[in-house]
Amino acid sequence: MIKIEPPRLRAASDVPGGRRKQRVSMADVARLAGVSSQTVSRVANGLPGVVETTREQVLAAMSQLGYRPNSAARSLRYGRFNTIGVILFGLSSTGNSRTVEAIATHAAAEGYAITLIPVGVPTQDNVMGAFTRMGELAVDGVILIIEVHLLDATAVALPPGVHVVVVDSDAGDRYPVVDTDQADGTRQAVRHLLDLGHRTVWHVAGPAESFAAERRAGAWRQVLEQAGRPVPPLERGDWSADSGYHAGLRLAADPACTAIFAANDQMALGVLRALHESGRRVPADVSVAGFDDIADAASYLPPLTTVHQDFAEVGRRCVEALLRQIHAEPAGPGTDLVPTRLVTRASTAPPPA
Amino acid sequence: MIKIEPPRLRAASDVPGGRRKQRVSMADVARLAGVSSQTVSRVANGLPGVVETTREQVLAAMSQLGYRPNSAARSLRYGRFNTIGVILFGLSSTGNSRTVEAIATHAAAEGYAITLIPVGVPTQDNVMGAFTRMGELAVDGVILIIEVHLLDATAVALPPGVHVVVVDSDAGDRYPVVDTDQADGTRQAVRHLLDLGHRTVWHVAGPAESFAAERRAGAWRQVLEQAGRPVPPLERGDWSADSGYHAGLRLAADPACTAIFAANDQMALGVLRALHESGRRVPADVSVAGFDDIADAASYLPPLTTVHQDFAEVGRRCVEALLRQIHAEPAGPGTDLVPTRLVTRASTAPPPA
DNA sequence: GGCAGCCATGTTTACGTAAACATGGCGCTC
DNA sequence: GAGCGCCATGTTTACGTAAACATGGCTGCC
Repeated sequence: MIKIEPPRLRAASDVPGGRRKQRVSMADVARLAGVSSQTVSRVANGLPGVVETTREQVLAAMSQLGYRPNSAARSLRYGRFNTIGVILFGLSSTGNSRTVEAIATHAAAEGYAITLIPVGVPTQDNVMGAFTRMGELAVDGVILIIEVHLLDATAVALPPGVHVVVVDSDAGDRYPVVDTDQADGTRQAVRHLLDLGHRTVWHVAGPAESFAAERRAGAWRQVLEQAGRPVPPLERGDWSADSGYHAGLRLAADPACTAIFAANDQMALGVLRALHESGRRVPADVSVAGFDDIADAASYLPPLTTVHQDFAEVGRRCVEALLRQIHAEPAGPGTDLVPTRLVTRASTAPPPA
Repeated sequence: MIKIEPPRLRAASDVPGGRRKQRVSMADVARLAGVSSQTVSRVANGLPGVVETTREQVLAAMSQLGYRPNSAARSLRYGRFNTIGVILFGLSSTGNSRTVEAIATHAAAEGYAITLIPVGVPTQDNVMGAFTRMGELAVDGVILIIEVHLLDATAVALPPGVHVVVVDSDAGDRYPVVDTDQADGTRQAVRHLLDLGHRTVWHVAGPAESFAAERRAGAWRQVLEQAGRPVPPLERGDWSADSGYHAGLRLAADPACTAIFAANDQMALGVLRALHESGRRVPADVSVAGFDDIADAASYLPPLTTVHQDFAEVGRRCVEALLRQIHAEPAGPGTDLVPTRLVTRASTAPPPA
């Protein structure tokens, strides 16, 4: 049973310091400064029409009382909250956490706080529930970091009228999307391996449910086909190093396999381990490339050639796109692609003679 | 210049679908259901005193209009928000992001949303600014994931009257603290190495500003001293694999060094690389242990012996401790330690004969 | 049968802010 | 010098919710 607070006492006639400090409102400041609360409001919001001496009195009263504006009241008044909601599947992946960090940083710089709702199991119901909660919280907009095609199972779309930006998804035809240029990054990596002289490139893909994984796999296939190379059977992992390890063990057993493109760095780490344990040297016998360029990749054995992804920029553009929607014209759907760049390290080399 | 919205039109007499949907309030629902808004409130909050037929009418009206409670108004009324603020230095470290994820998950389960404010540079000013912002947002409590001793430079403490829980800090004498049992985890790792027969253990510490790093280094030193072993000079990194690599290069040059305890897994990764490049085998020549047990550690070359840290549990306890404060008696200071456990893998072995 | 009491429901009010409107005094203009 | 207008400031109101209080009809008891 939750204890109900006793009725609030009017002023701070309470035992000071003993009980909870009474919240200071504009009216309290106004009383102390001898002005109306409206004048306090004007001072608080930097509006004109307050003479300098009055303003100083008000400011003095504010700091004396420790006044803080109450955003609940302000939000009720304005109908908005200066808050951006972020709905995401999980923070465990490096990419997500760095994107969220960038979102939070840029949002803060624009005066917005961010509210996070993680969705453990990304079902339609759970995502809609998160949206409902966001609606209750009166966020000004929502950034969705979830594979939106998970939502396609039913006819229900995202709530209309809510400003939304989607990350890492193919929903570009329905919502504004910000995403890393998965296809171009993949092309750079695969072409790099072909240019080194490899006949073809094997691929350890991410899970089929992931659009990023599918786009990387699709681009990999396309590059090979356009170059007239054979397309080896796909290996699939779940983004984890361990899944990369098992895929790597299978690939290591195939002597024809001299170049592997893993869909992320962690799976590449597992591939490196599998190759090592199978006695195949990297890059002398087999070349390995990854995707993401996480900080650790430069310290793998050997340091990993990988596609650098600019998570911070993705986050920044999300916030910008959302604020543009909030402040002005409703942005239409479309995809904003953040470029990638190949970072060449020691894990790739020409194939063995 | 921000465009000011034209005055709101009363009902949805607006072009439907064209303009922004008018927010549905209790009054709208009440009107449709033919009851008072107070009755709607009672239904919305599951309070007794509403007859079944009336309740059904209200529920029907709610779903017909798509009513959502407005948390701004509710917060204004209640004086609280059902929101927990999290102030943190960065999400980039594995530990932080997983802790935040656990916090968000458990908070959500308790009906709380979380609001995130990252503090890029953890100065006193910035942290106080974040607290001010949290105050404005009327969060019910704050979880601080920042080395609190950074705040000790000045006399200013955290704002009084705000419920707060601190993670990963030595502020246990002033605030409730939840933390991994750094000392015990370190003891397990160092003793494991000594038990294997190593004469002593070298240490690659984290940055001196970090209390976690200091506590791990302190425990390392203590175990060695209690065992009567020599205490080798400390190597310091900044948590990154790259810094571990450079420390590792220095240690690899010392033939006496047969066992290394790195303060986190990523620095251990760098150490592994340095040893490899220096031609020293792991674990045949040198044993390496880490701290954190991040997912990748099992795929390092060789798989890393490390101290498992339960970030999810830390997050859970933070939320619990904070909610306890919010709902009931103000919890005093004190430290809640989450146990750790050593995970033995292939990177540790007896010293060379 | 009359009245007390209870239950379902309605009415009033307060939460803190800020827009819209009101007021009053002073200076400037003709 | 009288009136107009502007500027600083005050007053009213609305935002959506829910506690507190009010009402009115019905039941049950003596």
